[in-house]
Amino acid sequence: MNETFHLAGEGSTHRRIIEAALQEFTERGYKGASTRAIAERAGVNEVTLFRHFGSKLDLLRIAVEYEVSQMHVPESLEPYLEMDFRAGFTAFLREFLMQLTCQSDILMLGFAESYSHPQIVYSLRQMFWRIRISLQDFFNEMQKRGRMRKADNHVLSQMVIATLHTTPLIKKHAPSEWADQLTDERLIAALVETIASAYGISNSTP
Amino acid sequence: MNETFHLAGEGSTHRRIIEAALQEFTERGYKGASTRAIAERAGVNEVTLFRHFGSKLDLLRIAVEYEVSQMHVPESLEPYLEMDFRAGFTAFLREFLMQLTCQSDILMLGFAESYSHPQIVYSLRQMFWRIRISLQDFFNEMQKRGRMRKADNHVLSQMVIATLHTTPLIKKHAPSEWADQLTDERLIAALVETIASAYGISNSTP
DNA sequence: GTATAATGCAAGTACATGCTTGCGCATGTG
DNA sequence: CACATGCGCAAGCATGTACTTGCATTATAC
Repeated sequence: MNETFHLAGEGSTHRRIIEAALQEFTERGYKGASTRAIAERAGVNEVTLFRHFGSKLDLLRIAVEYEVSQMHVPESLEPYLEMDFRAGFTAFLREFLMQLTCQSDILMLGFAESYSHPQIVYSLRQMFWRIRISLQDFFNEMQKRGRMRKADNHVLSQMVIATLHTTPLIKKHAPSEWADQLTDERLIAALVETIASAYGISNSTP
Repeated sequence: MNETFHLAGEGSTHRRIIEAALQEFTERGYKGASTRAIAERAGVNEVTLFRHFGSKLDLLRIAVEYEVSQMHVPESLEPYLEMDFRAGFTAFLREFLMQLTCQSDILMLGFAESYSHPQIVYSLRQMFWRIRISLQDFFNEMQKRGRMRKADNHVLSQMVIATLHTTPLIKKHAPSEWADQLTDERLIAALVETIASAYGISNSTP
């Protein structure tokens, strides 16, 4: 009784459950989240949850897939490569990588449940991977075009991603006077400044 | 079955349980880890676990405290500040920050359980914080001494820590041909290279 | 030798929770 | 109208698991 619920009219319940589930799962972990709590949070009866998704595990799967589907990755790097290194990098960060700061919760869940639910992690890994590869490609291309010095692109891209992914988690536990200072723009600025200073080649022709 | 039993009175059992608990907790989360599994992993009877620690929650508390106590932070930055920027930074990374790569599992647990067990997270946060502040101080001091250009030290230190903390987690999910390339030394090298290139001031007197 | 402390073992209690069943109530559509 | 669909409600089943109790066993201390 899975696929029979796609009446255009009542996607509302379906979606509300998924979103409630994502919140509960990310807050309490898979085991910690009870179907009762999810249903209550979604404002539906517990039975409705099972009628829609069959089991708690399937709910997790579908919720994760839903979240992953929300993400978009660059189809072409060309627009960013045509710019100056600083500008291109900044645009790229803003456009794609900042998603990591929004979805850090579910990526976190993926890490936490990696042992118990390897299948779930696979989807999240894909998301993580593709965006990482894009970044690495961006560096590779910039180097080919002479706008960036040679670097350890593998680790470099990981640095950037790790920073964007971890910062929101840290902010949660930080005293608020610190957390408030850590705006997205400041993050981006620092990343761009660091990497551009280290490896950027200014194209101001001498 | 006569070798390890009469070692040091009772410390052996106590420690074995703590270590088993840390493994189970980090692998499955607090809820996911059962006292039975912990006891079995430690090679003791489940009752023994309760006789030692009273409750599962207290076991978690004590285990986390134990892990935190294992960490050491720099008392003085002086030795590192006397060196060249690259050398000092490298030494600092090796000496203190690499601990994050070993303890990423439990830090991870802290993030994952942050909602359910805020008291636990507090200990871990302390650990995270103190080492972060040290790094930031290191940057501050290096700048005072004219070996480093001005930078957003707050974000910069966070970048470094995030990278060291996230990389081992990523390695777990990476295809092995990637994971194997990501050695600790390569990580350190890339971090030093990046930050030194960006902000380091070579003291080779012109 | 005997007391004491640490552990194993078997059994059981209480409770949370995933999941099911059976019912009735709306709403809209042919 | 008749019928289907989506949902709420009440109750319950089955299972895992934190935690307890009582007793037997071993090892070390004195």
